[in-house]
Amino acid sequence: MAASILKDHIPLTPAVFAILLALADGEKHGYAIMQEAREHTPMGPGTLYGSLDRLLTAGLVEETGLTDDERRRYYRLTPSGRQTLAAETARLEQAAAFARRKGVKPLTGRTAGARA
Amino acid sequence: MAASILKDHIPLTPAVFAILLALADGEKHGYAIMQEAREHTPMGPGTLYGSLDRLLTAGLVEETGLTDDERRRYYRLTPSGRQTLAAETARLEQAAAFARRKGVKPLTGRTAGARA
DNA sequence: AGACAATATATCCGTCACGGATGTATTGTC
DNA sequence: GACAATACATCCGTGACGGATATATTGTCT
Repeated sequence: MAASILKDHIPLTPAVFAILLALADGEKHGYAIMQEAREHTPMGPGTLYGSLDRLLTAGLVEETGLTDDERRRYYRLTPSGRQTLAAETARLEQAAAFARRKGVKPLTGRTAGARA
Repeated sequence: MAASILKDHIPLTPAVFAILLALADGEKHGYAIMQEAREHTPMGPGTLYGSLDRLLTAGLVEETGLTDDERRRYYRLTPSGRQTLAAETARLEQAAAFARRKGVKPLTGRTAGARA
């Protein structure tokens, strides 16, 4: 009954989603994760390492054990983590689509400047 | 100038997004908001009324003052609230699109709630 | 070589959102 | 009249968040 592992974490917090997303295209070390995640959502070191601990405990992320720099600790998504990221991505798409169906219009003009 | 009012609330928590989303297609009373929001994300009464208070204080939601039932208190989005909802909807779309670009695949099989 | 910023990880702790429990009153139903 | 559902509200424990802080190493500038 390991299927419930997935839904136990959804919806993800914006911070956790940004962390998993940063790891989606390959393993990264903590500092690099934080820098990329900060492009999407505010992120202090406490949030990063605290969230990483929870993700490691939950089995969504694991350490690689390898490093190119003594200081760095590299992390990668586990299959479960990748599946959770996929599920949350789908949830976000559905939520946004639902909003559009409700008549929520795209932003116009000066407020539309979004970070990417 | 007033543009910062928007970003001060983004990213929204899943609970707050669900509440604003429930109000997107018209005014509703608290209990109805909670019922609809629960279809998207777990939601206790403490979260609902606590979040409503914050949203009222922040000026994203306002009371209508009208009711068809003595017990009910109706709420609607303010222009600022609607704009915030639009901004967060756009953020979710961009986050999901970014994930897709990173190779996050749609869910397959039993874990996929809705067909795409 | 020495000074200083940036990199990199980690912990501590105050703040605040979350959400279950609980309470009260009203409406609907049998 | 009894009981469930509706409807709103408050209380409070838990836990995520994120700034502050600490430590060590690497890179850069003069």
